[in-house]
Amino acid sequence: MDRINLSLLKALSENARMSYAELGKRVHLSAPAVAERIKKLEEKGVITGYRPNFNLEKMGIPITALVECQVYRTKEREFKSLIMTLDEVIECYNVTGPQAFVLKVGVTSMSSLDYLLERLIDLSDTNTKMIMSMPINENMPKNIEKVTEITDS
Amino acid sequence: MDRINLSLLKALSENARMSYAELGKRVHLSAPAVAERIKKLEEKGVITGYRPNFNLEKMGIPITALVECQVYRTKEREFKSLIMTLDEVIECYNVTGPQAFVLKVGVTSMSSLDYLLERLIDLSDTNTKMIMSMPINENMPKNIEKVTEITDS
DNA sequence: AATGAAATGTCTAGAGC
DNA sequence: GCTCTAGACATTTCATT
Repeated sequence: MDRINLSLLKALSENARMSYAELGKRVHLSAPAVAERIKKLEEKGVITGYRPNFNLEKMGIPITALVECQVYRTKEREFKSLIMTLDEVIECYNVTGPQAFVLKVGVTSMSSLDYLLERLIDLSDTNTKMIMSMPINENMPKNIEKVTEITDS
Repeated sequence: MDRINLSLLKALSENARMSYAELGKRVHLSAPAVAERIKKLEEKGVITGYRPNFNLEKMGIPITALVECQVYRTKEREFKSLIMTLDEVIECYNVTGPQAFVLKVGVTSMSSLDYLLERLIDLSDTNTKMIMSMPINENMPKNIEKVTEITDS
């Protein structure tokens, strides 16, 4: 990782649909040079994809929540299978500690949240925190250039 | 929101750098028609941006964690200011319940996590869960077409 | 709100350094 | 690894429906 690639990653973070030509202007490189660098970052698996960010409220999903699940000892496998099938689960983290799974879920109403939790509760104890806002939403630590190995470009 | 816009959002979710021409093929519309629809989705705030997904491990951030923070009664303001300045905080959720903030943090080592937690602990009690994997990582509920209002296209 | 056509801008592959 | 070039492709604008 050199300084130019880091600049490219930061520029893409601002707008992942930016053209190679525009990216090139930012890093003082030609479009083909940028295209090649980005292709390599994709091949190395540093960049794993590109996504739009949505406003879920405006898509009819007014309620999002974090659900911590303390899965019953013998039910781990079953729990994993279940959550893979649940439409409302947007993200799932497998974490250390007794609440081994943290789900981010999106629902249309409190009653559909209630119904979702009922399906989980056969296999786990749940603890639900309603999301009120997301004051920070980045995709990498802000000090990345200080902590990652920078080679000469 | 009509069926075509929903298809566009799903196609962009798979690859937000897809060209309007390619998107047009998927929904049987011309490139200018697609460009205009997407521009309107952006203007309405349904799409709020486009981002690359990174593999943080490959960027020198091998450790990510969720940190729940129970902020001391009188320290909310100060806590909020603090976290805005912390480089390691990638996401912050403001949620209901005593642990009013959930942070997603990325660090290079356990000692830097320890140092981060020390800075938080003056203003809150923390509970840290190390992230081991992320088996689900979507950007909208999978049943969106069943729960959002679909108008005729 | 969509189309087709024209002009402009961007990408990609290849040659050369 | 970079630049440049040229042909292919994509985007944007606009007249039309």
